[in-house]
Amino acid sequence: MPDFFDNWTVQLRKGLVEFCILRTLSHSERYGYDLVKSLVTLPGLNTPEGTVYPLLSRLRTAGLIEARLVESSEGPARKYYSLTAEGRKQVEQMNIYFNTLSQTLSEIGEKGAQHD
Amino acid sequence: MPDFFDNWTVQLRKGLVEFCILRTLSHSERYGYDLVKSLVTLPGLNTPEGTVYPLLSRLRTAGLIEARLVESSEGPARKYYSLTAEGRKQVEQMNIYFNTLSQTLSEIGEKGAQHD
DNA sequence: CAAGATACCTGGCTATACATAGTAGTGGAT
DNA sequence: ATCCACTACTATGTATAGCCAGGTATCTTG
Repeated sequence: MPDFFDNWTVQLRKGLVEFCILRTLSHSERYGYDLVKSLVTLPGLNTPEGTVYPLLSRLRTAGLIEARLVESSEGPARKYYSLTAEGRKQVEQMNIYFNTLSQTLSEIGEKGAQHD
Repeated sequence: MPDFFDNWTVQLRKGLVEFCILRTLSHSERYGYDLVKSLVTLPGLNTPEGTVYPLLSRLRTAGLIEARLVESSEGPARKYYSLTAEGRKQVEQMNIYFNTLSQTLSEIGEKGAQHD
C-alpha cells in the first residue's frame, strides 16, 4: 500500500514536468537525452526517461515544439527541440497561470482560504 | 477535443486542492460547504463541489482530518473538519516538499534546467 | 406550501505521470 | 573484437485527482 505522502508528490508533479520542459526550451534549444539528464537530477523532480520522451512526442504533436536532427562527434545524432511560435504563446499563458496559483497558495499558507 | 492549456491547468491543480484544504484547516476548523465556497472563488483554483467533498472523504479515511456535526441556526447541520495529529505532521512534510518544488521551478524559470 | 438558499454527497469519465522493460544505433576505449 | 557510454525511442499496464451532472435533505421566507 502506497504512502499518502508519496502518492501526493506524484500528483503534485503532474503538469509540472511538461512546464519544466517548455520553460527550459524557452531559454535555449536542447536535445532529448540532455533534457532527461537535467530533469532527473532536479530537486523534487526525479523524472525518468520513460516520462520525458513520451512527453516530447505529445508536445510535438500538439505543435508546441519542433525538432531537428544534428550530427554529433561523440555519438549518435542528437534531436534538438525548440519552441514553435505557438509554443511560445502557450508558455506565456502558463507562466501567468502558474504565478497566479503561486500567489494563491502563498496566501492560503498565511491565513487559509477565505471567501467574500 | 479539449484545449491544451485548459487540460494543463487541470493537471497542474492535482494535489493542490488537497494541499489547500489541509493548509486552510491548519489555521482553523471549517465546515465543508464553507470550504467549497472559499475554494471556488480562489484565483486559479475554481474548484467545484464535486471535487471538494470526495476529497474530504478521502482525507478522513486516510486519518488526516476528522469531523464533527454542529447544529446551525441558519440551515441544516454543518460538518466541521479539523486536522488530526497525523494530519498536522503530513502538512509539515508537504510544505517542505512544496517549497523545494517552488524553488526548482523558479530556477528553471530563470535559466532552464541544467545538470552537473 | 412552494421556492430557494443552505448543506452534504455519489457515479462515471478523462488525462496524466509512473514504473518497468525493452529496442536500436553510434562512436571511443581496452 | 568487445565493451561501454551516449542517444533516441516504444510498449504496456496502473493509479489517481479532478470534473460534470445529478441526487438528497434541511431550514427559512414569502
